[in-house]
Amino acid sequence: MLSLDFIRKNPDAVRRAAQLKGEPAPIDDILRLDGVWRGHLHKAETVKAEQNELSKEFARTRDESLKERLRQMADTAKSELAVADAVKKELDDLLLRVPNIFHESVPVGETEADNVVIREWGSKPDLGLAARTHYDLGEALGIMDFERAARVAGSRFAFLVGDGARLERALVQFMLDVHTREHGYVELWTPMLVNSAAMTGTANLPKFADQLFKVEDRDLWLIPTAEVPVTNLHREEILDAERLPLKYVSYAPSWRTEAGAAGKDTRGFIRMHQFSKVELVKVTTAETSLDEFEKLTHDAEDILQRLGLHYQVLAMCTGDMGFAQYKKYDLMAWAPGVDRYLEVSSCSTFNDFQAMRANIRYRPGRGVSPKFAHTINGSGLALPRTLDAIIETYQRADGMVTVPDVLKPYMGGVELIGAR
RNA sequence: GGGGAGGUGGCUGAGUGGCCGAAAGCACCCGCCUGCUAAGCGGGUAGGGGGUGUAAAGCUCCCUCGAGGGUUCGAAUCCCUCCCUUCCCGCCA
Repeated sequence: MLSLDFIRKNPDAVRRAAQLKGEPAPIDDILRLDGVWRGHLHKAETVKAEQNELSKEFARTRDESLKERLRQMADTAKSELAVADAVKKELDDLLLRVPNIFHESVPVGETEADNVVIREWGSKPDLGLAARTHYDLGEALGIMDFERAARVAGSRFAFLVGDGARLERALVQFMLDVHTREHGYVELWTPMLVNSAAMTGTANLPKFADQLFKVEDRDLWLIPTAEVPVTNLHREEILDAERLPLKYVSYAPSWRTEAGAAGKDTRGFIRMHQFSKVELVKVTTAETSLDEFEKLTHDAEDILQRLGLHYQVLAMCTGDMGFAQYKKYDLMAWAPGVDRYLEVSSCSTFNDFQAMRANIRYRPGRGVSPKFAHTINGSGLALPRTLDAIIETYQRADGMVTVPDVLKPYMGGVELIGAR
């Protein structure tokens, strides 16, 4: 969230940012309630201060004639505070609905058409054949099963079978190994159900409840990404500045309702209610966050390069970057079968927006007040679409799929999927 | 699921109605002292919010001893509910 203080001092900047993001922002209501809140709070505190003074006198003198006034003061302070608290609660609810501002380098635009390709690696491969889709190949090879998954769980679910399941597991292992051994991330295994406070910390709540699966009769939600438990790992903490940046990597299944995505990507292993993802998260300082964000993006790109997949890096424009993000890049891997780029990673930096919600702070130095940390995250990578890009890129004329070299050590001797 | 114990500052831990936002110790910071190190001596060190201040500093007030409510002029301390930790029993992958 943005601090009340920041909104007081920069209402127009916040309004402008919200408008360019295409998000509503109740700034006028916030400023009005802020005045009301402070009025009642001031009154309550003034009376309370008088009451505290007089109460001390009572303790000394035991003068019973003071009691009636003390009682009245207590009543007044209590009722004023109750009003102030109620207004503050309303105010806090509104604050949670104000979108983040964005960095000056973010391109201004309205839709995904306004996103900017900032770099590209490799080029579209010449397969020398009519490229087939991953779902066509996957079903023919018996490594993907959508029909039975639909019977078991419904649409947007899949079974991976045999070498398909193995390939997915190999990818997870490979990514975790690279990030932990070479990029310096600490691996985490996390809760995959989290409470509302955690969801609010990462800004999945209150705005995006309809995109989450909720456990009945409990304050628990299925995580839409490991970002949620990992970012919240240090909630309510004051971290040592010397320990920053903290770098975490976590593999977790991720669940999303995909509300509002009706009709989009209904074919294939692309937009699923449940999918695997290896997530990178950093917690750092204001001074280093932009730099760490760039590095994290490169860490994710490194996976694509090692897999030999052609990709583009998109700088998301204001209208397409989302409510909480301060700056965002999407990694788009080329999938020749479906003949388009698939989003395999989304890397974002949040400024102190999430840290303020989750109350993650650090102490810049001895005797210095704590400051809110900056949080960063990115997929490194999301599995299904990476798997798709691999299958479609490494397909052969005979319908079999070559295992990329870097995955071979993880495939138990399988170098060609489909060879029996 | 049943029963016991417990949640206090960066950490350990005292405090059972006002003298307590909180003893003592540890850790850390500043200074003194010792030829170095260790020891010793003195001082300092929780968070949030309101007001004032251009801002920082400062000054001032309010709140916070797991969370929320209650009793009281006054609550870390008494009462209720919830959450969490831990131990014993039961069940169990």
